[in-house]
Amino acid sequence: MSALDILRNRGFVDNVTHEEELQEYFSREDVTCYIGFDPTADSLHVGSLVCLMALAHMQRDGHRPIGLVGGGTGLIGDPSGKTEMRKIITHEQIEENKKGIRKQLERFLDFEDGKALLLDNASWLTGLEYIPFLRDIGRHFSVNRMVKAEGYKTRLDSEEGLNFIEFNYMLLQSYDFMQLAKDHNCLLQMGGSDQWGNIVSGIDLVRRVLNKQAFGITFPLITTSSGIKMGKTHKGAVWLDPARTSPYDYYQYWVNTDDADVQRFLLLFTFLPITEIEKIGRFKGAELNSAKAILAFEATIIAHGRVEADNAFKAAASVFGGFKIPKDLLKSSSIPRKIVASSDESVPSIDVNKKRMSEGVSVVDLFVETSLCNSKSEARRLIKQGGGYVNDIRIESIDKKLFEQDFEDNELLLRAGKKKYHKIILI
RNA sequence: GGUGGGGUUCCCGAGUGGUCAAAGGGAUCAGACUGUAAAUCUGACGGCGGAGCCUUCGGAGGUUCAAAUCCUCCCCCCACCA
Repeated sequence: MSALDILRNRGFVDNVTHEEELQEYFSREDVTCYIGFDPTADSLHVGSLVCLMALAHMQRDGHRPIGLVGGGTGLIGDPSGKTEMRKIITHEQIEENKKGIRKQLERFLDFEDGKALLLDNASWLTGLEYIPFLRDIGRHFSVNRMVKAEGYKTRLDSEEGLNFIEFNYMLLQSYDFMQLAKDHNCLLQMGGSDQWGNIVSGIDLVRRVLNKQAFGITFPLITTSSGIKMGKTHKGAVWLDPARTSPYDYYQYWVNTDDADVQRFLLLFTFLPITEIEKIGRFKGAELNSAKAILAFEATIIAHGRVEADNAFKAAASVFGGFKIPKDLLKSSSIPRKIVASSDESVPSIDVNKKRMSEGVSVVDLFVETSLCNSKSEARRLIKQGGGYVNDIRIESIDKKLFEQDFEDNELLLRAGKKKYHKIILI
């Protein structure tokens, strides 16, 4: 089975160029492939996970992945699939962001002994000279064809319009591909389906300039069953950086997967064998909850490591009640199958000192301090609507105050709605 | 450069002197129902100790008892023409 087959069977493939030749290429040699990542933030988020996993699968199958950070193109912004122009970021920011992204790529790929590479297109882009670039590269691009590219068409038709800097993006990305093909014999570019036009045009350039056949694979845009783009929650994007999205929240994000998405997500976002995952197709209703826990557990291991995954699992069990994971369900998963002694280390917490509590503190304030609510109004609203709880007892009045005696073992559990918890520890 | 159209609360988008914290939709949050699911229904949705007050409608000034709404200047975006 080729790497392409693996990706396809797991649901990664939206479109492929020159399929037969690509299959042949895979069978002939170890392939070098790349995916570009925009350094728009110092962390990637769940939206990039498909790309990360795809690169990881490539490496596992013996190929060499390249993560390309768009330190140069980041200065411009890719219009594909965007409805409006992206704000341009500065050099310094990009440098910062690159560091963060590098750290995360290292969780998914093994960079030892050149088994994977991390490059920055700034190294060949920022020194480019305009005239030679136009002469050697620009001549290969037909504006007529570019204008027809889906990525540009929407912007061309929109009120926002498209400016020249963005229009050039395709040339630069194609140039990247060409550079990688030349210097690293990288002849396969992958990316989200919105990258199709850029990838195809890169293949074109490689052929024209280097006289080599290059290939492209695009991934589908992953949405949840309810049609929403992946990775959004009440707090915004779900990040891979534990400082932005705690491993506990990350775990919770996956546990809350739609029933209809569980199987698909297991294939995409874990390394569990396909044959095991297929079995859960029969599962219905609450039976799926164990599968969701495994999905969450595995995804958390990949992004944050075993220890964090264990903690998140235990924390979830302690707040929501643990249940036994059937031992033959997805048996390659290392999720704990016995009922674990509950520990809630990963439930977020704040400290409050005794003296203060002895005088009584308003719950409204505590909701704000724990960041469970953004403002006092919000906290009052929550309580009025019956969504505020102390130690799982509903708060009846917005004037409620808490005292030392409300704590058990110096701990108190504050809850907003059904799923958001925060501990308060007495010190 | 010329002409025309725009910049409204997280997003889209109404609103053209007071009844506007600002219609409607989306997103979000809570409640009911549940399985830490989806769908549905109900409610909330600028901030502040409810009734009151404070800060918002690109920016700065001005007119007025009163301005998101009128005037002046400025900034930004878009379309067409050059």
